[in-house]
Amino acid sequence: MKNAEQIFQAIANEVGVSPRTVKRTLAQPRKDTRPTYVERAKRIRSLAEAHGYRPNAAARAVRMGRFGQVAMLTRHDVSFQQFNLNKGVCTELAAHDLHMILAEIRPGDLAKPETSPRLLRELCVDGLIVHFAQKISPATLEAVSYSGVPLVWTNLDQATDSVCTDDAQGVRLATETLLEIGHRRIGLLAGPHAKEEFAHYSVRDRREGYLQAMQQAGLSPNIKEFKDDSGYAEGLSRAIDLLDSEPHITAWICDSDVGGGAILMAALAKGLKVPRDLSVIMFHNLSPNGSMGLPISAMALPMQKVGAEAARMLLRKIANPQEPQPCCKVPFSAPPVIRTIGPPRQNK
Amino acid sequence: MKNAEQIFQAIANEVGVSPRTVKRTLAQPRKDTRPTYVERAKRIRSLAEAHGYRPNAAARAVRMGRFGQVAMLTRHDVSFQQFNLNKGVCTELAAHDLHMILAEIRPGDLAKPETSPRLLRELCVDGLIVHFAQKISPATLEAVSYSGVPLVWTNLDQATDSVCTDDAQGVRLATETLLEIGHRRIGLLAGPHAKEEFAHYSVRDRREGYLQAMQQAGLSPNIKEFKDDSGYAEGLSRAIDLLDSEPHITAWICDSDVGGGAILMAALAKGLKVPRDLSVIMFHNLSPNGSMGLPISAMALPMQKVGAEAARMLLRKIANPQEPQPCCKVPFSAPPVIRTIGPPRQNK
DNA sequence: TTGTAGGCGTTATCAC
DNA sequence: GTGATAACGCCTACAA
Repeated sequence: MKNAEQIFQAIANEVGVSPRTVKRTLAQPRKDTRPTYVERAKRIRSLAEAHGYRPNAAARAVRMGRFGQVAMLTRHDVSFQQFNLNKGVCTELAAHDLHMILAEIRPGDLAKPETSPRLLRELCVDGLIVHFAQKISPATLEAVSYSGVPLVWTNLDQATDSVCTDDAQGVRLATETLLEIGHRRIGLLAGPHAKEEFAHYSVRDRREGYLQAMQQAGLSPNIKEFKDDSGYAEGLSRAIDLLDSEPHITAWICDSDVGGGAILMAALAKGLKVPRDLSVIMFHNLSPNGSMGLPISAMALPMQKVGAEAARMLLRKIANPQEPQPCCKVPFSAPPVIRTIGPPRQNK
Repeated sequence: MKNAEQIFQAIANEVGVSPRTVKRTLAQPRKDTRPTYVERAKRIRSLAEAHGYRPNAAARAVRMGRFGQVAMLTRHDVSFQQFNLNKGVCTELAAHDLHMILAEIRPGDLAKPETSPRLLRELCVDGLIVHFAQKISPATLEAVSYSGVPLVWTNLDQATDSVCTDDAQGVRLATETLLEIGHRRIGLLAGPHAKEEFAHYSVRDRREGYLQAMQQAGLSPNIKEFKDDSGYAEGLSRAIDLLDSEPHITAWICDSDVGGGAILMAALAKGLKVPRDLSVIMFHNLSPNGSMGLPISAMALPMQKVGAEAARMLLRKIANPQEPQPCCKVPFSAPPVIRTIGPPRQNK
């Protein structure tokens, strides 16, 4: 492998200019439009390619103090919703010619310098997007801030420097969609109401948004809790009990795909046709198309949009590190009618 | 922000040594164990931290000719299976203190330098993992090789420098699992048999592995094709027809989750209990637990292992760029019995 | 053990 | 527009 100086020298000899001119020609976008200059630039470029010259991004980073890359830090056990988040961040950064480093870590590893990721200990990124999908512990906060670069949180309901989904709007939209097609008795299958301090904001926001929407429509709310960690068989039997105990409900809004799946299977087991006899809509991490080819009407978490917004916010913070950015809440899109939601039965 | 030299000078003044000694102390892991040295090193380290000193990875990259990072290049429309691939690559690289850049691109964008990712045009990574999950066109090959760094392919059945799943082994394992619990009439719901040149190796390998396993057991094979792109309703009705036309089959091995889902729902619609009346096992991109809380017996694609193996292979190639690495085929694990597979009905 | 000098590939700056 | 030079932070080699 020839080094850069040798390559420049060789090209300079062939073209008949100094090595510095060769370098400058390669670095600068063509401004001069005179034919002789353009012709020479073309020749230099093709020669450089022939010699296998590639600009060294690290050298530029040293000189400029900018690395041209950003890291996204996530928990190792984070769910598939991150897939679309990655996509959003990656695409938005690529539009600005920035690279995305993806780092998955165990939160406990942040404490010790030996196990914390190198990108927190060394200067190598221009900014950081942190996706922990949980309340942040003080130790985590300190470890992550240690890097000293601009930082944006995702999936966290903070006043500043964070991007998250607008779950209150999402559940209002779901409720309104059901109201519009004629439902009046709409139930919410809520996520577990954990202790306030540990609960994820989305569980709380979805409850509140539902209550608001129902109150605004002058209807009485009906909230049932569903724990989604007790296995299929138990979940299914509890869902069947639920449908039995609340026969007047014509539509269920489900906080998770697990609860939604249980309701769907329970309906199937009870001989109810979906959506003819019962409408079901669920907040879902994956795609609006569900999985295994099953059709579902889902409030798809707009994670790709969250990622794109986080990247944009980070770019603003890099340009202006001191200024706090107001929290960005990304709205949900309306769910597809037809699949598992439809008008209520008239005779109910 | 103070620059590095100023920080070293400041620390040197406080401790009473030269700036170079400060730098060396920070760079070298402690070898000297004499109390005075250890004490001083400690002091220097804490002072460095107080001054906000961070090693600059780019400067080291320039000096050493190594960037300490590797890129993973994927199609923008690649499926969720990539999620676990990322995890494998990321974790394995982190064990060697390397970072992973994730880049999603449209294959068409590779042709033009304006739209091709910067990491192919500039020197900024030590190696490349390319996950296209398709036959590679010559243009793509050329664009990707342009970067000139060591390269490993994933999900591609090449003789060298690639890591993929061992689908023949996977389908043999699935078949043997079913044979062991008593099945004799085992069907394969195969992926569409596209033209040889465009077919993904996995479709072909799964057919062949199934044929081998059945032949070895002295049983006659039964292969049906299933197109998974025609929507739920049509897929379901075709699956019902299939079950009607092949009532003697006690277990279906499905090439995809879509076909598997259709069979499961068809069984439900026909009043068959799974796995009591019919066993169903599917090759699945996601997790072995399926989604929406539904229990399925899946041949889970070992993508995390593929990622880890690809990272390891790339490390070998970086250490030894010229030497071709033999293709690594990652085996599948045995599927969970109970969920949607079990012994056949005795009276069948 | 400690200090000095030089070079890596960039880009910015200044003289011409 | 062209050419030389300095500086970025790091590491290695060598001298003291």
